[in-house]
Amino acid sequence: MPATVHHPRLPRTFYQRGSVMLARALLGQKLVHVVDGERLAGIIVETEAYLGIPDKAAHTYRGRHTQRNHAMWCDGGHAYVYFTYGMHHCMNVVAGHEGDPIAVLIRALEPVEGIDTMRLNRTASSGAALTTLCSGPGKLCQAMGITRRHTGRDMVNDPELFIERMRQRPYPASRIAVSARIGVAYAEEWADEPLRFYLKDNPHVSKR
DNA sequence: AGAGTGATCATG
DNA sequence: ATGATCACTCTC
Repeated sequence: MPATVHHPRLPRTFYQRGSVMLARALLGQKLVHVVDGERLAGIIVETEAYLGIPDKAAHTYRGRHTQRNHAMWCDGGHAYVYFTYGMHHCMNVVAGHEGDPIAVLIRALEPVEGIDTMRLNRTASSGAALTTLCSGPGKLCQAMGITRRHTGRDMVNDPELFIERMRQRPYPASRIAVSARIGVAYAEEWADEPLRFYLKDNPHVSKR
């Protein structure tokens, strides 16, 4: 019985760039969470870039540095996971370098490994269909078992939470759709910036 | 379209 | 200490 061949983990340098470039480059890569020895994994199909200190939609707007958002100030490749609306977790991948609080929100996955477990993790009936199992930032965290306890993990060497390289080059721009970010209407002129990226025609993105 | 849910944050 | 807010989801 040959061991399953896994793809290589993304190195530090992959993450150490601007959040718009990282948001595009993460599309098509595989997010993995190992739970009790089982791999739960999905292909990233939707992301949003958060631009840090000048960005009115970002948790680090005006240089805010709090207990909650501390991970955003760490080096690229760390996870920033926060809890919101009293119910949901959202996961970000920190971009850039230590001291520059920018990040990419993971908004949707195409489930590929551990799908039965992911279904058990999801409470709502909407999680039954494959295309709505991970089609939103809160849904994918619930399905993958990602919570606040993962915030600050360094995905370059964490044994449980990491991202594997599935493509050497980012998708060409012709394959990526761009829109305003979701749920940031409060952010005034930043609400309409084209900072959401998703794979065209992919059925697993949010806002079906 | 509205409810649910509680950590988080800025005020005072 | 307190009150408003929230990078959401589900069901109506």
